[in-house]
Amino acid sequence: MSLSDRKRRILKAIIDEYIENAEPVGSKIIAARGRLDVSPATIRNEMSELEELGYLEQPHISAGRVPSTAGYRLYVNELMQPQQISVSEAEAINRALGSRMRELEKMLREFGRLVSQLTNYTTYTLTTHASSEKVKKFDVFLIEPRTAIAVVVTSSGILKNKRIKLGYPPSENEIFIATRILNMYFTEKTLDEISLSLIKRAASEAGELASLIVDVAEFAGEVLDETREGDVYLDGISRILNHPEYRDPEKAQELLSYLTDKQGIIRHAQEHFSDDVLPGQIRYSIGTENNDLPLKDAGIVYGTYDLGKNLQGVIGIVGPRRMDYAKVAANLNYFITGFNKLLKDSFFTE
Amino acid sequence: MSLSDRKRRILKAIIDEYIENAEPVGSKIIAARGRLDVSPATIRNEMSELEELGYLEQPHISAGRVPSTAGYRLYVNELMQPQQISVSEAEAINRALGSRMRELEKMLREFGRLVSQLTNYTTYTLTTHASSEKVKKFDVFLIEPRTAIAVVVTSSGILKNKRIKLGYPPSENEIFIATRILNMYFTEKTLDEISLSLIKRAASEAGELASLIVDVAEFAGEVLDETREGDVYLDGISRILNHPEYRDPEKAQELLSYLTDKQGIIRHAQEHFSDDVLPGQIRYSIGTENNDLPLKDAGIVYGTYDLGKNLQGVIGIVGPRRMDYAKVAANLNYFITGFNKLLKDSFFTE
DNA sequence: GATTAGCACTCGGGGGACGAGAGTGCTAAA
DNA sequence: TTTAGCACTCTCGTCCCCCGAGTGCTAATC
Repeated sequence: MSLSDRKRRILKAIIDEYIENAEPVGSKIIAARGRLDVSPATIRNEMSELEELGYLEQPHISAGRVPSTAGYRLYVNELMQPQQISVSEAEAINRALGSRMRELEKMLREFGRLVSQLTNYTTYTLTTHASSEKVKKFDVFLIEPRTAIAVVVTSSGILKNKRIKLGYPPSENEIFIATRILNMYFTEKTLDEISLSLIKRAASEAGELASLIVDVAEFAGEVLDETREGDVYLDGISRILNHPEYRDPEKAQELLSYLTDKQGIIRHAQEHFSDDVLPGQIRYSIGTENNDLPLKDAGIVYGTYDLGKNLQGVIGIVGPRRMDYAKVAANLNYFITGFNKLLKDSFFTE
Repeated sequence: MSLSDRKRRILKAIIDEYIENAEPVGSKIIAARGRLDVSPATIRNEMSELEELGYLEQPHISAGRVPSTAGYRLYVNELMQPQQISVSEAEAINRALGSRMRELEKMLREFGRLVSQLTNYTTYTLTTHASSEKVKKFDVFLIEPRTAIAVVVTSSGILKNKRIKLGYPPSENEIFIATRILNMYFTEKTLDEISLSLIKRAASEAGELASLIVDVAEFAGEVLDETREGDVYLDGISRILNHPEYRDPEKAQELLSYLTDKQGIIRHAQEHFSDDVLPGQIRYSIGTENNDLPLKDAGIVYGTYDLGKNLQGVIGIVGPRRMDYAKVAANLNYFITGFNKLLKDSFFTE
């Protein structure tokens, strides 16, 4: 059964009001500001029905009403009016998108900070992936007689390096051969395919540099493993304490430690992802829709960006359940659209 | 003028008691638990003198006393009994030190987390530097026809890389030459010495790959600049909210945003560093001894580690002014000693 | 002279009591 | 169907009061 137009307008007015003031909303206020030309009594009746339908909640009997998770859900799906971002916000985002950063990690950090500033909420950015990530290329070179640098490039373009200590000073040619062995044995392999026996076989071809092969191959494994997990960057953590719903240190602490432990964010992303999320689309995950307890009074607005075929990332904005979804969505949408275009245009070749 | 032995014992008892219970300490408690065999009245007299001397403070007239910054200072310098870390703590630290991590960043993160867990306070780790940091070596190689990776190694052993887009697919030989040009022009130069005109001169030698030279040289500048600033990793942020002195969200928020903005930590390290800090030595910075306002009710225990001649780092533990200095110092000391040894033994060659 | 017992005094905090205010639900009238 | 009116409920802030912890001072004691 769908709601009457008047109920919808009342619900929207209540949520708008509550988002702004964080205080239970009474019938009088809606009558005065709701532009509905009905009396508070009528609104009261409607409100009581909206409560029965599960869209509103009453903290206690003599207080106003507060939106429920279902109420917010309806709000973000159908009621709220999409907001335009302001010129200055657009400029800030464009400036960030236009700057010459090219490495993914830096971009993500920078953008997380920017979005957090613009919206005044906490943000996270996360790179996730398909587990089919492989090593695309190895490179090894000497920086000191007994110290080599190994560089690993993954199929989705991630770059990691590691210093490797050597037992003796090898010649340039030996390094060249070792690099070739690495590339022969371990490129185009997933984490599961890099077995111990494969490492042993490769090492046996490398003569004196066997230990180098082992070290680098294990390092490659680590890199793939880390990539599988994904990196998480947080920004604006302290803003959590701005919201009245997190004045209670216990609650704030709970959310904070949930967010700072990257496992939680990764899990959340996975749970809300398995299905049909299109890159560039904005999504909401509100209150009890989140499975993890620390998020049950929080709201998350998130969207994805796409890094070629293997790597997908999430940018999320975390606030109280009563967050300004319209404003946040506008910012995130503008940003993600630009970001995805940027990635497509200039970051990846394929 | 130095304090009588009895005053010192009383002061120590008060601080021990306050550190444990976070409540103003009265004369009766000290008489009962202080093992001094004097009556509360005597203790009252001594306490009132200790207050006149500036070691104690009275929140209000009818409450007990609380240590002042000067009180804590005396405590850490002379009164507290150095603590031994427990066997299990030592084991945890040894295990972390023994693991095969070799890249600095990972070690720092891992150790920050460990120390935060062991002490239940917030930790930060910071790499700082002398501004004489230079590029020691460049390396460039292709991963795709039009994409090169540039690797920069600094004199203190930091390793960074960047993907560089090229206008056309160069030959191996061109890349080799470009690498040589980079190494000729820009190694052993400090940030200030890498001037625009130098970049131009180098680029003019590189023919078609001029843009590569410019990109990499600028990247080297960025790396040196970042190294000058230092990296900061935080752990256990949410633990701030455990301490009763940060129950007030305003105060917690103030400290939190101070810590999450790395500038604050960097400034603090610089201010408390200019002088004579020996690597491996534990230091304290208590309450109003900190210049920055958000730290005025906090305590910091920190120590340094040494990475060759150019790079020095700080590991710090942040808590309320009433923190368990003895315990924290024991942990940090054990860890830093081991860490410095590890760095000397195996991380750097020189 | 140092220590201590005794005592009056101070002050913060906890625990009602109370009233104001906001909001509701219901009833009856329009 | 809407609305005015009204009784009712509940929270919150305030005031008040008392209790208890702790102090400082004085006078007695070691």
